[in-house]
Amino acid sequence: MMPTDPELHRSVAARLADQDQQYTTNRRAVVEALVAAGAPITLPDLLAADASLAQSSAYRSLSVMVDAGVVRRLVHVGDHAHFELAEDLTEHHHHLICERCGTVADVTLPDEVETAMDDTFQAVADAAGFTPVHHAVDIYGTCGDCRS
Amino acid sequence: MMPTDPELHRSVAARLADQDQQYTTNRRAVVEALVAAGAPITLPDLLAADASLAQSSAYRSLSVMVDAGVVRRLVHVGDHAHFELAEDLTEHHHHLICERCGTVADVTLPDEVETAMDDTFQAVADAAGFTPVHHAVDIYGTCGDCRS
DNA sequence: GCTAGAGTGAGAACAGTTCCCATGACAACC
DNA sequence: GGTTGTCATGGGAACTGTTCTCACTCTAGC
Repeated sequence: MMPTDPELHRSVAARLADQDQQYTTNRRAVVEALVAAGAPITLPDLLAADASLAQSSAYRSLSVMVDAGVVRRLVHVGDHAHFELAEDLTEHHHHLICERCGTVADVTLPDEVETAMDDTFQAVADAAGFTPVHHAVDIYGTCGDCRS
Repeated sequence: MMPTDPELHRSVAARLADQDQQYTTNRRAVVEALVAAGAPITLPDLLAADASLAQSSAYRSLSVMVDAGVVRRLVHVGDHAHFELAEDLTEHHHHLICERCGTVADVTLPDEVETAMDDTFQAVADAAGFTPVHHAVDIYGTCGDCRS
């Protein structure tokens, strides 16, 4: 499921091209940083991970890539948004969110649970006249680091 | 499950009292507006629903009540936070979020699905060294109003 | 009634994010 | 190979949702 790196970059470039956008050095650097992080990160984390990134450009690159379906923006806890690569570039997953430190970690669920949830969500959404597109499961609690 | 109104207000008053906070007229007005809304609403909606509320006081009252466990603050889509009564004052539910207009609606899932999810979440969190406290399921898509 | 303490509300302050615009880089064309 | 057009870049200003400040008001307890 997880594409190899060259394949990832090709996919990203293709999606940007669909929107008449180029896969520039700056945007590639942002994608590299997201890959390296391995979990959703905030903009300050992104800047810290690659000191060559400028704040305004990082925000803009992320915005362009969110529009192109390459990056997903998460807003869980008040202060900063978190950014991660789109699910179909990695794999379907959910989030463990530490209420103490705000860190977000990825987690995957067994296929049969995902299937059951999909069916249920479709049914309840139908009943409400709602057309579901995707879902997010957020598990809030305390991470190992904060508990100790 | 859903307490009658007098009971709701007694519960709210009790939780505020636990934090050495009073259940003032202003705070009661905020709770009334949340009850009347029947779904998570933004602060501008809250002010529109009760013109006597001042912005700064509404924010403060909400903040106090979030701390007291009376109100829950949701952050889904970029712009405004949504506020709703805490789940244990109403009932366990999840959210249908319209990506077009940002409206949030409540939805409940069958008990057996909730149970299955609880078990699964506990298991995957354990495996990650994470202590789960509660979970949120957000179903994103298009609401009936926006589709037509 | 009087006093102490908490709550209120208008506006200032703050912070995350977006916008503006001069600069820089790259590509196509002459 | 130089020129020109186009688009990305990045520093800083602007914007906006939220929080803070502080003088005023209200209530509770005496």
